[in-house]
Amino acid sequence: MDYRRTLLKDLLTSPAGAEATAHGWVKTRRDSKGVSFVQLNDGSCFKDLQVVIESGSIPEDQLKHATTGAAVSFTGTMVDSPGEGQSVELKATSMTIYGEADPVTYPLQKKGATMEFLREIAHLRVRGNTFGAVTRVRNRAAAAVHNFFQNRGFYWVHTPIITASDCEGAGAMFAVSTLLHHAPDGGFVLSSKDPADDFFGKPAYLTVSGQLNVETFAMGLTNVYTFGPTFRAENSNTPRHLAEFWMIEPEMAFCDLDGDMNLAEEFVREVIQDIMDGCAPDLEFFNQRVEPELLKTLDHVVNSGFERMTYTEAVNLLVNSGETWEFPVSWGSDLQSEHERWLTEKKVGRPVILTDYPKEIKAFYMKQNEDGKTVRAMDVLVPRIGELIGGSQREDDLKKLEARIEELGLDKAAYWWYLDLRRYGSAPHAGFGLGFERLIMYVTGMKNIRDVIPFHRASGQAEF
RNA sequence: UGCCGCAUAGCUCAGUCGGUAGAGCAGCUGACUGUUAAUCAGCGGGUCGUAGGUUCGAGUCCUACUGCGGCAGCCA
Repeated sequence: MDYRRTLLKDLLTSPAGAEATAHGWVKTRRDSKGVSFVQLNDGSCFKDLQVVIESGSIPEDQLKHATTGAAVSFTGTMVDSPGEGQSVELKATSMTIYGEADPVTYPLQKKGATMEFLREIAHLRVRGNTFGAVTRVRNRAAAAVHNFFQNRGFYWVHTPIITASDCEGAGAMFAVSTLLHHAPDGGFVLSSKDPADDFFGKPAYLTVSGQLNVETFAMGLTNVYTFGPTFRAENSNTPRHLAEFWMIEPEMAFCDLDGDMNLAEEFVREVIQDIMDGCAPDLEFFNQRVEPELLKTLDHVVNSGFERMTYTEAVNLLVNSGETWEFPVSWGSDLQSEHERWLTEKKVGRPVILTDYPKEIKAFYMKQNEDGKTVRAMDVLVPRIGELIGGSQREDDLKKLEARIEELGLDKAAYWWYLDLRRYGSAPHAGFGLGFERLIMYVTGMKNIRDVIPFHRASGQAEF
């Protein structure tokens, strides 16, 4: 056996008459008097290979072990299929059973299961249609992300996963420590209360964003991006938050907010187009079984420009919308989910980029506008998901950045290296952050973020 | 973390007014010369999430807990 052996996706396009051996897991078997059919899948494509076994060609006491979930291979000849649903099929003359799957206890069945149930058997759900398709789309998307940036001269920067600066300010963090030990009674023991005794000599955490680190690389390599795991210790309990997720953060020197928005728009359109080109059967499945509007929406996104408006314009639209809001809208308040969704789903009907938010509701590092009230921030809002991207032009003026840090009562000393970027060779720069799983949700139509990552990590959930 | 909802067979669910449990699918056995989530017949399968309480009697009503989901907040 060798990894180079033929995958099912290649067999499905091979000509009739070819000798072939097909390895995979049995989806289902249908028996009738003189012939049996086995649906075989190896994850290499959405479609199953139909294996035909004429009675007598394989001993019955062998074939009976080819039950749903079993790992098997069939050898025989590829033939034109007289049935509908496939152009070729494998007429088998011998089979090998690698691993049986007891049909009484094997939890997957050929009929539908809920996403909640499949989540409980995350180690087996990869064999099902939905999760196989999610995985292929996720893989294609990751490759498309790298291609997009590589084709534009961006360098992939591996920013640290452990950070000892708690100044990232993007949310609650997981502490990283060697001071914590398990006691025999099952509890925890702290071998020292002094952070100076800890591994790094000071408190350390899992990163909540690589942005501050990657900004340093932009101020020298010009166009850079991160693509890696990110952690938030928020006790969020929603279908769109994870404790561990993958984030993409481009950062560009000599670039302003307009350039940032252009990149975001190109990015979303090109990555989606790439997935549509490479995963058509998977998307067709999602469109049929998961989200009926999916293909229509993706087509629309790829072929139409994103609407752009300022926060102030958006607030005016919301105030004069005639809708009754659970949370009232007024200039200065953060937009709620209901407001964002109305804008992108009802008012505009496609992705919207909102810009120039009040400085009070955005991060300290964002470029301050002349009006003294707003900053050069942008959020990309898309139907079904809400906020997909958050970005900004960064404040490159040392004095203004220092003033903002002091105004917010932050510890200026902790930002010494970040402020150095403005002290030496400062340049206009901008970037954004995009949650990879949210992109996958958007492209697949999947409703829960826990179903677009192999093994989800959320509060109270770290099985597998 | 707050509010709301749900928890009954392997899965998806029904269970009326409180009177000791039902269906479809899956599984098993058999039938059928080509099926496509095959079809047809038969069979087996339950500590009704856990712990209390009310009641002659609780799957059903009440309380707490656990788990899951939805919405909201935090955000990506």
